[in-house]
Amino acid sequence: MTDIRTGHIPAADLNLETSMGCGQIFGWDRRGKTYFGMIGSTAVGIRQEGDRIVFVTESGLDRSRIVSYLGLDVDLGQILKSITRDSFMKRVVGSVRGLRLLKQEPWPCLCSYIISANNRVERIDTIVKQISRELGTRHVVDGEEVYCLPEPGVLAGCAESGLRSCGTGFRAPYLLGAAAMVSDGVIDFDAIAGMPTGEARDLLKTVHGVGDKIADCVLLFAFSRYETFPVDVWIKRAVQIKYFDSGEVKPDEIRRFGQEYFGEYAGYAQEYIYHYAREHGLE
DNA sequence: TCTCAGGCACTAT
DNA sequence: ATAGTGCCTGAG
Repeated sequence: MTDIRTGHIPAADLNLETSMGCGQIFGWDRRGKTYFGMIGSTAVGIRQEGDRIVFVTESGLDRSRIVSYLGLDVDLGQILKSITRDSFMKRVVGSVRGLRLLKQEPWPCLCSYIISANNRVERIDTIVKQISRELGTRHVVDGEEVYCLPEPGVLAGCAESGLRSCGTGFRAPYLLGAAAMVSDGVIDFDAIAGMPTGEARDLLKTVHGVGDKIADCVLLFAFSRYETFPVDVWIKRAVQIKYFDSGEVKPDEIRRFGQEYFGEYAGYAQEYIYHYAREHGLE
């Protein structure tokens, strides 16, 4: 493992602010121009300076992990081309530049999305940070404090009351259950990484508090299963209006439509539609 | 005061 | 199978 402290990465086709702020990822803290957070067990500071990404890390993080974390290892132009299947998508894709899917760590991603159930984007972020600060570990990078979400084994040993005081509400037992399953190896992220998507999805759904939507988010945002098409209320509304003449359609049908219509990179289509719907509305 | 927010589980049909 | 309903919590 390379011991990199500082460096930079060419990133002409990345909009860090949009990618960090679009609601796909939680727990990063923006201070001035720099985002501070964890990649695995390493605290990192990242900022964009024109066409490049400048980073500072604690020791022990491979440079290639930063590249993959930022989603820079895919051909964005080709992906966007593939999902631009109609005039609406042309408008959607043209509305924002450099939005990329980040490759999150599985555990923080699972936690974040369990918390996301029936919750607002800003609150999800607040709660993730609260848990990290109260129950996690403190790191320092570039003189800045960064708190890491507790490891599954640690969280599993926490009291439900402590978790509830972080604002998790009825999701507290879900988080504890997930932590126990991960630390016991019932949920094995390395195994999931090697599974067919459908099988991985079924396994993730055995976690209490994880249904179709959250399982799909974890597969898309942590395991790069770009063919998944998570259906939340925004996507449901958008797809109903744009592709089903505003008629009521069940989430599972929306999901299957999205996957078939957009194909290999349906997840990218989902993220762009989501961003567009939230930023511009759907008229 | 009441509704709603990037769902889910539980229950009754 | 599938449609209702309640849920922690805080912001508008």
